Amino acid sequence: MTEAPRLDRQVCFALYAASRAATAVYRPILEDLGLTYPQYLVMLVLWESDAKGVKELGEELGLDSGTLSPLLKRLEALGFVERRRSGEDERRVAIHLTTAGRALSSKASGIPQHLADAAGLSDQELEQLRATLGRLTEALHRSH
Amino acid sequence: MTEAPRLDRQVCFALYAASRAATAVYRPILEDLGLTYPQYLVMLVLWESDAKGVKELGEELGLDSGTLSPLLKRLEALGFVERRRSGEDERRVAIHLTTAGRALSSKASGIPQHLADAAGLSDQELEQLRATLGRLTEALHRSH
DNA sequence: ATCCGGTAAGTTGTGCACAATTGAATTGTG
DNA sequence: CACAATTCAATTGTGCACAACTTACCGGAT
Repeated sequence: MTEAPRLDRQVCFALYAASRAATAVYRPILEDLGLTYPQYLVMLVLWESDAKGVKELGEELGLDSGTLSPLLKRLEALGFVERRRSGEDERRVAIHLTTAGRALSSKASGIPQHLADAAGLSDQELEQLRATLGRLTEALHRSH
Repeated sequence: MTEAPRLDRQVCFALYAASRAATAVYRPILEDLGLTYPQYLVMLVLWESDAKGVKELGEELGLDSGTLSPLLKRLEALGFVERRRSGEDERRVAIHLTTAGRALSSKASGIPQHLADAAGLSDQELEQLRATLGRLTEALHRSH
């Protein structure tokens, strides 16, 4: 009979733990902006390019409408976005930044540096980590 | 005024995406065992050392009783663990593996190799990734 | 013996993730 | 044109995460 795998050997657990630790560092900072971490990710996408549909947002973030629909409703209730049915294609809902939503971007500009400072890794290590994670994510998606 | 941070530059998003991609690879495999990913992590700890308290489990996994209490109830309903109030300290609830719970470990032994295969990274790269993530998690926890 | 600070587990409430389904709008095909 | 297949967003239901709170119990100090 085979050995049971050990928790401390699992890359998978290391990813899970690191991801939760990172969002825990972001949480108090984002709280000042009134955002949760997934909401912040949505705002990052919109700051780059406004008026995306729910589907396009989902493709960039790897999230589906089951996650995004209620999240976007909350962002709308907070006054950071507006959801408008498209005229040409009534199925589409375009997500537009409000003035308040656009204004938030400058307040958020210093946030990534916080993580970099808290990470205890050099810029090169962080960059290499990001690259490795990117390749890993790609490969994992391809594998099924 | 400062630039808005870009999604594709964020280590934080890379972690978040990779972690979800990894659990997505595990999901169909774990479904065969009847487990979710966090339930599998709890079983990993118990296979190493049975009869832990909720608090000890929480320390190893970085989860609190708010997450673990209902999760452990579900594992008990599945027949994989038993929760027993400790005799000496009535506050403690010791989590014991059942025969079925112990038997599951051999079925689970091949699972980590699945991720390694799907990862598209060499063993060295995976090992280095695990080490970097470990240091990162440590540093992030220390930072607050 | 009794209080009291501390501790263990559980509960409540909010917000993701994700599977599965629904309903409306659009597109492709005969 | 008709209509089946597809697409988009929303909804429903389950199971985490995590903060805040509650309840029960312990152990020490008077």
